Amino acid sequence: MRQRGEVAPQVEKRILRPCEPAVEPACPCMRGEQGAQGRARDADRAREFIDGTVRLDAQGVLFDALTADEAGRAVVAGAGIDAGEFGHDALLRRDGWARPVACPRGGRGRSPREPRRVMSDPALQPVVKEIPPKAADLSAWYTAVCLKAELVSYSPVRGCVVLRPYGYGLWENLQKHLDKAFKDTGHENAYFPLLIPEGLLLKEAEHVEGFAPEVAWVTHGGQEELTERLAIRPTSEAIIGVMYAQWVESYRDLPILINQWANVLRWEKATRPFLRTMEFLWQEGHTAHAHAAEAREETLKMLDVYREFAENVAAVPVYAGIKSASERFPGAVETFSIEALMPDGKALQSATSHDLGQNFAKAYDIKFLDADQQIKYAYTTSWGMSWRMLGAMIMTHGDDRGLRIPPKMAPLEAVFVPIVRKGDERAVAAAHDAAKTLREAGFRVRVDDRDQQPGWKYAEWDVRGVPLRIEIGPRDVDAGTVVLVRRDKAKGDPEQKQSVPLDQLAQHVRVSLDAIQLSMYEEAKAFLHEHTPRANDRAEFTRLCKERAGMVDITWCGRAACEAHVKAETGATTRNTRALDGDETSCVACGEAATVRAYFAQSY
RNA sequence: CGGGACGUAGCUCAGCUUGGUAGAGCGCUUGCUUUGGGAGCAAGAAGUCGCAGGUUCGAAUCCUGUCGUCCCGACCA
Repeated sequence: MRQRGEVAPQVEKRILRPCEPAVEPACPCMRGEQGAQGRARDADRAREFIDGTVRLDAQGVLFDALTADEAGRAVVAGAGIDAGEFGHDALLRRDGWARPVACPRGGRGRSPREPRRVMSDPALQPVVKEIPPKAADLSAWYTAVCLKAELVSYSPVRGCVVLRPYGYGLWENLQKHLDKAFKDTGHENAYFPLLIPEGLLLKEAEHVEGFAPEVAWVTHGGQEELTERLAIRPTSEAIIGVMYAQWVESYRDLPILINQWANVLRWEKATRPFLRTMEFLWQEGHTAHAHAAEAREETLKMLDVYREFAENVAAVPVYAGIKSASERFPGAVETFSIEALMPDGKALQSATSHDLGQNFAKAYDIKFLDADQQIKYAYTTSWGMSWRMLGAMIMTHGDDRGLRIPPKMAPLEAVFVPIVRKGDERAVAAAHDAAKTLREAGFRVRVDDRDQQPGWKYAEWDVRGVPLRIEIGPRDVDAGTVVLVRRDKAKGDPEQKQSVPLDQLAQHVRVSLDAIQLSMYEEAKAFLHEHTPRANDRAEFTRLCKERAGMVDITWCGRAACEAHVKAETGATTRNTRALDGDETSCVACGEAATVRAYFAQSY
């Protein structure tokens, strides 16, 4: 068998160099760029006659020198080929088969492929090449920004991304803040195995059922098939529950307050950077308590830690509340969540906190002898936030120039861009000096002294969302100043640029970063509030849900059937619920008695 | 997992309908000139056309399969 592309020997020797066409085509549509109507396929052994010149290819397929490739033409046509070599001798009897082919009227011109996205509205032209405008296509914008800002790369593993150093920097800042909050509330870190024996996972029925479709299994160790399959953890309640059972004997052993920073794996069908990947990073807290009230208190405390982190660090405003029964964590008594609103009107669950009651303690046998000499099951909780929170932050704050990172999350708080002129590189040294001063004051900064145009660097750091840019050029060196440029403000905004004395740089940077953090949060909060309509009747409610108007706030009956009906009709589900705040008595969605207020939205 | 689209140089894509020597722009390398919002000139390097089969004298192009990505649904942190 010949290799691909290798030409049979008998043809090879006949290949001539490209030659000029012998004739002009009878019709433009005969040219390569035009489609002659339905020129028959090879299988049809098409034949054509053009301007008296008859050509055929090696299969005996006739073609003219103007439409097919020059070399190929030369092979067969020019040389008066002996078709016997190819077994098509019948076709070579020109007189017998050559006949004119009608030239189709307009031809069927091949139109250039449509651009992927048509953006005829000038307002929707990209500001940065390779990043589509955010408002035109949030999905495309999001993916482009994640890649262009070098947060992630796709990997050869389906559904798994590489978290690049800049993206990992975001994760480290999330870890830093959350970890401190966990420690401040009395928790310790530990690490549990990645693999969970099947039998263990099966112990909590609801839990198994909930995760079954997305569990990956290890079935072999080397060549040997395992007698018991091992699940790659989709979450760690099972393995941790078993260990807690070993550790707890007395009420004096409680509470256990442990957090784990880990990766987990869920066999997802559709994936997107941060929002949904098969393997993802998260933290999962697991606690065990002697009393139900204490477990509930813990659940709510951690929910508040998440809310506080989202709002004050990631600058993402959220609604905290109780999940409906259908959205509850498999096996939990009650699930609480914080929910953020994305620019397209879809909600993004950013963290969850579960009161597991005694369900898991019973499944994994976590029991203790209480002070009253009774053996009792413990009350457990679990709570988690994943790198999905980064996705929420990216979508909430980014703009057409790229990422905008809130200062507290930014791997780099400020970047120096020195401007050099021929024979004047003082700015570079000045920038390094100033950067050293800032670093010593605790700021995360870098000097971009790469060999690129200043404008190029501005655009680059805009895409990567560094909150503050510090320009320093010859004029500044002379004047003893620098120019601070805020990423959160638009070009031309009077607040965007500010010239400050070099010797007061640290104070000004501090003030600017704080202002940026606050301003970004306020902006996002305004968006959330503007997109939290209260619907008062069913028609309005349905319309708002369908339009993705935001977090549609209604009084709700709390019934699963009602929720399912709303979902089928509008695509929206409850995000979370809270206590009624007035005398409302009927559910806006179905008219039954209302029991709670609920936010409804389509969600990620 | 259903419906749709797409895999060609690092990136964005053209070429495919009608099989005939692998293309452009940007980026990259080197040199010079530049540098306060993605610089200019010159020279240069770079692709087993996702992968595997099949058809053919010959496949980026046609056929089958497969893997991956994106979009819309369903499901989920």
